[in-house]
Formats: sequence, structure tokens, C-alpha cells
Amino acid sequence: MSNAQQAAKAAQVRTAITPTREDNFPEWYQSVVKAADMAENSPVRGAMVIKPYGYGLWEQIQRALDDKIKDEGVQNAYFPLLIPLSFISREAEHVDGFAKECAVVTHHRLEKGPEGGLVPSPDAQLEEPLVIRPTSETIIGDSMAKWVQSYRDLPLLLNQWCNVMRWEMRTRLFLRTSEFLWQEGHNAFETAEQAEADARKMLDVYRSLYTDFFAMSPFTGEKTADERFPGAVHTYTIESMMQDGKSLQAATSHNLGQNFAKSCGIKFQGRDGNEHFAHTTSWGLSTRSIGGLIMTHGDDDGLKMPPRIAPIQVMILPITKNDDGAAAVIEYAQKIAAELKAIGIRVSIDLSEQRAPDKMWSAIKKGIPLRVEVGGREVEEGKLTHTRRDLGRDSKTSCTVAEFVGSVKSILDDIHDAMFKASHDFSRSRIVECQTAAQMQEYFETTKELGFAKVPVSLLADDALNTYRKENALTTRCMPFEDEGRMVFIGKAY
RNA sequence: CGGGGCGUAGCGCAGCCUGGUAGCGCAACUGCUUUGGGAGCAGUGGGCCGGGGGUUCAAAUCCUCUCGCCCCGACCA
Repeated sequence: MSNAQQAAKAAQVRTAITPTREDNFPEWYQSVVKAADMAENSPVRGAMVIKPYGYGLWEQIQRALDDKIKDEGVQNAYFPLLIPLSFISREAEHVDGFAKECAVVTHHRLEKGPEGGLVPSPDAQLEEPLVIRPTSETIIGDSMAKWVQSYRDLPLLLNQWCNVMRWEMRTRLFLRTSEFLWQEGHNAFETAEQAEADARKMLDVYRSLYTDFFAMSPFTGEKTADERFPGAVHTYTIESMMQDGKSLQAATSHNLGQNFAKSCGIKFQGRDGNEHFAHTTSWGLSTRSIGGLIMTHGDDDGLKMPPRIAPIQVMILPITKNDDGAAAVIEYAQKIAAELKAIGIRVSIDLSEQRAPDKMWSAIKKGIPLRVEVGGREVEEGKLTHTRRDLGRDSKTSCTVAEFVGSVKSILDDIHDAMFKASHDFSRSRIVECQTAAQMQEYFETTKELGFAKVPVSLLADDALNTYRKENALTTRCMPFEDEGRMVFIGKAY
């Protein structure tokens, strides 16, 4: 085949998403979110509407993570959205970190304005402004101070699922929105060692969530001082490499030492009879994780849902014609759905009036892990046809319903394993170890496949390297645990 | 908040330079034929051309202000 013919053939391959990842990764991302019907922009700048399919994914994430959190002995609770301004001011570094992105509530009543419409009533100004929580360390610390009297009250392990608000300059669906959903855990301990161990343990909970449910293979490590959470002693992070080679901070866990205990007054009478400040941790994972999932697993035909958190694991597509067979096909599909549901599979039937190919592409764009097609012939034979999203049409297989019901779980596991392996192999293939600043610079200037440079931590003292980093938006992502703090990843980030 | 780009039908775009009553593709709706990897024919509906103010007999088009979106930075999960 000539080059011209090859080009012509390539042009004929129609991808469901335009542009492709290679053509324009950021726009590809936006298109996938839209095509999969996950979320859209709202009338409120920087805030998003999460549509049912996107929220369904968040519910699966919540379920998986909530189970893991509770397995660690943490209890769920709920603290207020509004935080007194004075609380936020309590921890000095915390103030510096969050002050510039806080939304503030100053009034409690509206009235008719001079030009019609409603305005905040000047007579209804709050004595103390209230801050919409950017995070809840201070208000939870306030409660903890009341609840902790004795070392016997420790550890105190709390989590809340909620929304928070940070007034961001630049927002992107899921990856950064001014309001987002997350869980924030807040634990208090008697000793520094316990808090340190807890911060590390909760990070490992996130790591396992990503590997076991998201089919992602992120890096774990400690943040350098400049990337640390405001007010933390140590910040640990899940860094995941996206398909464009950029890093996404996918969850964090902080050892807050006694900083917040001191500013919030979390103190207790110890075994020695003396008064001590508690040692606290906080740890969070947000709807941003959904953006990471999309940029890790998506392809040019849309999303690929990891089976264990896919809101719909199996989509049944009845292939009906305009004849009397349609009712039988739908009934057959419903019977299969019931059998799958009985063994714990999240299954849905596409009963829309779309034509078969359109239903198929809709399922592909949404990343449904397994598609099942049933038509008239198969009703007769007691069979079905199934296709894996990750492998595409080549994986199309015909079998009996009984065979499928018996093997569907292992097929979903196979999909998970394949997706995990792809994510793992990709991210590891894009780590380049550099021993000098010159090597690192050479790497970033010549690579066509962006990734992380792994350099000795000692190089962070190199002024030239830091200038280069700053000029090129290269940040320290983490000091991976696997190198025991001797090395640091440097790369671009979301 | 800086630099760049863009706002015209649900989505994607043309028209703007050189003012003259709004167009294309897809989607939607109706009918018939179709239906296992993106169907065909025929017909129909849908737009304060992002918003305000100007210039003009006349503005999607020119001027001005504003709002929003996207990208690259700064800031951050």
C-alpha cells in the first residue's frame, strides 16, 4: 500500500471523540466529559453540574472508599458549611494558604434594591463574616477540642463527605472547580508516632482504592516543603501520571503535627497526668479523581470505565427490528439482566429507540466495560454476543447465557487487570532518571513523550535548576517512598 | 490575575474584511424503507448572531464598553 493509500485509510478511521488525544489533549478531555454525559458547566462561574452518569460514578467511588475508611475504624460525621472567620485565622500558615481563595458570607437577608432586583440588606450584615469552608480543619478542630479531655478519648477518628469551595482562577470540569465534592478525614492521636503512622496508612488506603478500583497505578511519596499543605508537618501524596505525561495529585494525606491542636486547643490529660496537645492528621480525596480516571483510561472513542467502579458494568443492547420479534428480544434481555443482577452485576438495558449502531456508540463513549448484544437469532438459540470496551470489536464473542453468567465476573476482572497493567506500564515507561541539572534540562527540552524526571533531592538546592523549573512550569511532584526520600519526581502538573 | 483565541439553532461551523431582512453539516421532529461497528429518501420545526451603548436610511458585519467560554502561565486538590 502506498503512503497516499495509507493516509486515506487512516483518514477513514472515524474516532468518536474529536480532537484525538494526540491532536489536542485538553480539548479531547472536555469532549470526553461531554460525550460520556458526565458533567457540564453551570451558570455559576467555575462550578459544574454533575449529571447522573458522572454522579453515579462518584457514588461508586464513595461506596468503595467509605468501606475502606470504615475498615480503619473511622466514623462519619458532619460539620457545618460555614466557618467563623476567626477560626480560619487561627493557624498562621493555614491563613496564608487559603485566605486568597475564600468565599465569604457577610449578610443574612436580601431586600429590594434601588434599581429593582435584590441586594443584600445593609441592616442585615453579620457581626462576624462566615467563610464557606475551603477545608474543615479549624471547625472540626474546634469540636475535637471539646470532645477530647483524656488520653482515653484518643484516638478520635472522623470523616465527612461534603462539598467545599475554593475560589479558583482557572477551572476545568472535575479537575478543578470552585466547588467540589470530597471526603475529608480528620484524626487525632496521643503521640506523634501514631499520627505519622496514620498519615501514611491513610495514604495507603488511597493507593489501594486507586489500584483496586480505579485500575490506576499511581506513585506515592512525600511532598517537598514548597508543595506541602498549609499548616502540615508532612504531606503525602498520590501522584498519577496522565496520558499526556502530566501529573495529577490524586489524593493527599497530611501529618499536621500539633499545629492545629495548638491553634484549636485540642489538649488532653495524658497518662503522666500532664496536659498535652494532640497530634492530628487530615486526608482527602475529591471529585478530581474522576478527571484522573478519564485522563488515565480514556481513548479516542471516549471513556473507559474501570469495571469495579463503573456505574454500569454491563449494557445489554436489544437488537430489535420492526417486527413481532421485538417484544421477545426485550423480554429475553430482561431475563438476562435479572440473572446478572442476581449475582451482583450492575447491568442496564438500552431500551431507547436509537438504532443499534447508535446504542453501541453511546455505550462505547460512556466506557461501559462490557456490551451484550441480543437479537432474534440468539433468543432462539439461548445465546448472546458480548464485547469488551477495552479491546473493541475484535473481542466480540458469542456464547450461551449460562456461560456468560458464569464467566462475567472473571471477564470484568480481566478488564480491570488489563487496564491496570496499561496504566502501570505507561507511567513507568515515562520515568527518566537524571543525575544532574543538565541531564534533566536536556530531557525536558528534547522529549516528545513528557513524563517525570527523577532526580536526586540534593539537586533542589541548585539555583540554575530551580530557575529552569520556574520558567518551564516544572514542579516537584513527590519524593517517592520507594527511594526513601533520596529522589524526587519533577514534571508538569494539573 | 497576565498573554492568546473564541462567543451565530441542541452540537460543530460559515457569513464579518468590503453593512442591505440568517446559512451549512450533524442532531431533533414526521413518514416510508432500514437496523449485529456511526443508514437512505422525502418533508418539518427551531436563532433578540453573548449583553449594553454608539455610528448609519440600514449592523451578525463598523466603533465602544461589558459578560462568558477555551488554551498557555501564575495560584491550587
